[in-house]
Amino acid sequence: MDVSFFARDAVAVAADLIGARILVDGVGGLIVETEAYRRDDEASHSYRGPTRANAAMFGPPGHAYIYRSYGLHWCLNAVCEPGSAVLIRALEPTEGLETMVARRRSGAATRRLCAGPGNLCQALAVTGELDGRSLLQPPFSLDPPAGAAGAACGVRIGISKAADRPWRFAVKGSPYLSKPI
DNA sequence: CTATTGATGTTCT
DNA sequence: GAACATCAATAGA
Repeated sequence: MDVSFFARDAVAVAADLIGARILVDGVGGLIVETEAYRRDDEASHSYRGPTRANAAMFGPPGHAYIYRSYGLHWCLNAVCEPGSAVLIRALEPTEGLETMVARRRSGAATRRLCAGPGNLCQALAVTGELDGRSLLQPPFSLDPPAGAAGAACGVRIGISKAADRPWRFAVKGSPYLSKPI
């Protein structure tokens, strides 16, 4: 996994990230759900140009863009071409299960540990402090998918503008999704 | 299972 | 003041 993987169109990266393994400080799992956001995309934070909070989206590819959602939750993205990124929405937990359970507030079942961007960041202890850091260096680690991943695509979730673009990717039938695809 | 609601930081109008 | 790439708790079918 190197920078050239990310320096492409966000939609292509989102599809190819399904099945990859992401760890933060040795805790994490396999990516089962992503969404792509592009520069010329009304639903994207980069649509209206750089601001203080979204600066990382215009930084180098392969770095993290982390933003606060609804004032309460953190969400993790992988930066692609300038102004575009892939939102990591759900993982299948594989490493550090006990650590994740301890970090999540209310006793969440394993299948819900990392189901949804806010939950995922809570389980992996991802916060704004990691915004702009490289995903290819500690505390992050990222490994390519092992074998054929079989990603299905669908419509993005939880947005009000440009909500009909089929830029959500997920492992069909996985029990670890924030919502079935 | 679905529907509704409250919590709350950053940006924009 | 309003919108928002969300979640958990609650009430009802």
